[in-house]
Amino acid sequence: MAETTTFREVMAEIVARITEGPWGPGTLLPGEVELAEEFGVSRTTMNRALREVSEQGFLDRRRKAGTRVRMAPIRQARFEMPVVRAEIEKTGADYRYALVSRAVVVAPDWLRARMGLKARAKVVHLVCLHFADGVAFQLEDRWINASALPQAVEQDFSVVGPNEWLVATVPFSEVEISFLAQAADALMVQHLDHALGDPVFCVERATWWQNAAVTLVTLAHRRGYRMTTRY
Amino acid sequence: MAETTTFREVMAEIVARITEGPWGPGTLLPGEVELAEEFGVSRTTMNRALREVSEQGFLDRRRKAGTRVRMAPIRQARFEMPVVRAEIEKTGADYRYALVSRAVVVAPDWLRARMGLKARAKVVHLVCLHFADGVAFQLEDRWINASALPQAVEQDFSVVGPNEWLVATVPFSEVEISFLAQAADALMVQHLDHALGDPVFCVERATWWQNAAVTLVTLAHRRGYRMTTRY
DNA sequence: CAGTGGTCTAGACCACAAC
DNA sequence: TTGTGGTCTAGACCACTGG
Repeated sequence: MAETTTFREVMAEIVARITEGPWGPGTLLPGEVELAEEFGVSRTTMNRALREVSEQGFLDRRRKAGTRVRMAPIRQARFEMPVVRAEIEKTGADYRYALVSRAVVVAPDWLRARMGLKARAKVVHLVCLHFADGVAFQLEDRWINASALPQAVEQDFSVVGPNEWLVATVPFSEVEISFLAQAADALMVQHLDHALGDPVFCVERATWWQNAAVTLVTLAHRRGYRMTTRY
Repeated sequence: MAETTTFREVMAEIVARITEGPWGPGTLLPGEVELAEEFGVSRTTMNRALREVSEQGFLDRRRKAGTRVRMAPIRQARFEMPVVRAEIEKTGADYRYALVSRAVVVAPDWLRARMGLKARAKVVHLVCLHFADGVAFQLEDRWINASALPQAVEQDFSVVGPNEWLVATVPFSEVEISFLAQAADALMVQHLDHALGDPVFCVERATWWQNAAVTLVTLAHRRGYRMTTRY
């Protein structure tokens, strides 16, 4: 190949052989040692190349069984979930935040079930708006578990949004994200550019930390919003 | 740590130090050499551990600048986009496929613009249904560029769905995926369990191969469908 | 049981970017 | 200029798993 063959070049060649060359779906590849020899690289390098191609979903690797080209590549979409502020400012638009309402209440039943809270658990309920160039971009409907995060009760979220406050307060957590289509309800109609019943693209995110539910949020987007990615 | 310290153990410890321990957001970590020494592993192993933690979005690594804990972890959602058949069968349900309509036509203007086709380009237009346990699960509305894929014109898609045919025919490609909410149109009302105007969760996928548009597909899902992932 | 991938090591050179 | 991560090598042992 070249004077110094890097694992990236090896990867490119492997992908080429899969997509254009002789290694059609289902092909059993030669072993790492043999391939390393053919490419003139060390087995370490060949291993890394194969591993990364495998992570891209093209290959299925198993000990003893060998490396096989997947019948259908595992197509995986990767979405970065930026803080809204970053998402908006990246487009060059001005970002503005507003708190619509804030209340400390006893968790309703559906929420208790959804978050796994104890009976009569207290939660902070927040509704916020995120604007791009003065136009409402996203409506945030958030519940925070006051037992897990007592500081949230005393936080006044009028200046700093709960999202930014949370990422700075809770170090990390397990997250479940869902994308769904919802019919616009009264709150969405009031704050976003929707008519009642319009299809709204929503992201729902539930967060745990050390097995305790921290927060559940629904992000409703303005008309025509799409979440897009390439690969 | 243990007798043999693996890079996974090192990773776990690094993540722990970030999330619970002394390495708060913004911290500059010691260099690889120093860390390797502290953990009693080779630099190669430490490098891999740091690289993978970095890929998870916790760390920002730059030559000369060093390794720094991100202020806010890059939260990224990864969705596997299985073939519908696999998605349905994984739930234990029976899968059934049906072709609703098939036509070879001149591409309408909006499609030419969207896919970048020449004037009067021919396309194959397919509408298909995917059933789970006899209930319509997904409505597939697909356009295939006949110039890029002449074989598609003669394919009769009554038994094998276009998705499965395509993954077996076109090796790989660049893909753009969008998630969006759409109002149910007549076709969706007819085939899915929707009323006119209902919010429908749709996935739109455009595919290119060697800079030529191959196919554009919209997948409309049944009521209440969510696309979910954890991390 | 034996073959294949998974991983670790020690040492080396290099490329990039901050100072 | 120089420190830091990026990568390659050669060799070795190990773990899983298919036959």
